[in-house]
Amino acid sequence: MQELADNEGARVVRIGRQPATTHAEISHTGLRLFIERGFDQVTVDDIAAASGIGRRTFFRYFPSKNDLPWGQFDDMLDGMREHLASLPRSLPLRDALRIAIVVFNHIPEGELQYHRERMTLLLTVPSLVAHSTIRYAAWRQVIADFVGERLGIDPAGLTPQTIAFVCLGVSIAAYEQWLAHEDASLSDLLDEGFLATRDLMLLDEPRPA
Amino acid sequence: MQELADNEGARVVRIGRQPATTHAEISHTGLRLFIERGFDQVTVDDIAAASGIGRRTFFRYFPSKNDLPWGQFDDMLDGMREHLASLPRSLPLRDALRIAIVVFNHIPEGELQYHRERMTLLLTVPSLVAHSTIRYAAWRQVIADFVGERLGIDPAGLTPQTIAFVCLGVSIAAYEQWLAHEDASLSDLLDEGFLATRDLMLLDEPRPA
DNA sequence: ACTGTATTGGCACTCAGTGCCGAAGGGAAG
DNA sequence: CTTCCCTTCGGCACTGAGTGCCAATACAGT
Repeated sequence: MQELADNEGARVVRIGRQPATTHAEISHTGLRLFIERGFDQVTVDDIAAASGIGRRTFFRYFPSKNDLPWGQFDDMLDGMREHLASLPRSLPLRDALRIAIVVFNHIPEGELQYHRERMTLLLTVPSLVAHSTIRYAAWRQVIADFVGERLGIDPAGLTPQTIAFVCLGVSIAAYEQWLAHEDASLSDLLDEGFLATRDLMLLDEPRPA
Repeated sequence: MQELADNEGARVVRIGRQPATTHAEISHTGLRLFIERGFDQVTVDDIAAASGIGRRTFFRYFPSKNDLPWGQFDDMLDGMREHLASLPRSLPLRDALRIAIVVFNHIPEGELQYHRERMTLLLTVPSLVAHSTIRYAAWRQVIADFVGERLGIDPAGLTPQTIAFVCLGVSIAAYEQWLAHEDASLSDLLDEGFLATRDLMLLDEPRPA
């Protein structure tokens, strides 16, 4: 459903009534309202009305109000999966992961402000923080699958799952710092997070970065 | 509120009407229903009825249906905070964290089955998985505060927050394996998780444990 | 125009969670 | 024992998310 409705170019036949809107349109309208008034002060009715659709239709595009800010996340996962697979096997696992995560989280200059507001919602609003866990699970699976493949072991085992959780933790911590400090570079924060983890495991006392 | 109602011994004066029940009682009743019928098949009305209280009263004891399975979690956090503080400063940070986490997650023999069922709910039911994030945040704060204190830096900074996320990730991954494999030891899984993280950061290819 | 197909959106329903307020208990002072 | 005060209880009504159902709408092809 999602893939079809968002697939605007290269549409083949399309019989039946045309969709009245798109995921992107609703998402954009909703995000604007969330930022203006705050997540809890906006009802699904508000979003539907502002998008010119019925409340019932909203729930055909998004399974819940919480899913709205995530937008096209699943597509990006495929990108990361491919990027990981394309990295040379000679690259140590930790570097492959680090590089893929940095690339995956690179934001084009133009979308910076928008992305910042979106991530502020996702990492600030309790309801969204909680709901995000489900999206993170899919993200972790990409990492775990890659680790499993590289080490020739079951991706559901302790090592791949643990490494996936560690990578996720480093990423979220970096994002939180990025939001807290206007001037910081997300890529640098991610690198520093990996270093802090390495130091913790290596040195008696990690450098206080 | 919670601290008072659960404080059953050493009650001093207690004027006014006696509470009709306790957190523990409702929690136990609810958990039983969840395990029998499944989380989503049990309504708050069901729990209230089974506990012999009104629906409105349920929400005075627990802020939400999701909070029921967590029970006395906050108290355990204080225990971990104290335990961390009691560890000798000569102990490397990673070992202090590892030991505290292992101790914190040690389950008395008798409660093993009950704890297993509780954790299965918490790590399986989507609604609970999501909600747990909020509890985890408090858990992470304990770790971050300790790291900040040990390194003499702001606990809100990148290093303490990252390390806290990493510790949480290792813990959850270990728990998931523990639930998946009846025979596994949670303590061993936690230790192995720390080792896997260390190997990732140290070796070119982690041992596939 | 007619037919088949896909989207839409109204309606009614369940359930979580909240504010309000009177009723139910229980301790202490008279 | 009665009165006062305090606290918990629980009914009622309300908001808002999410779902099942189904008729109405719009478009493509014959």
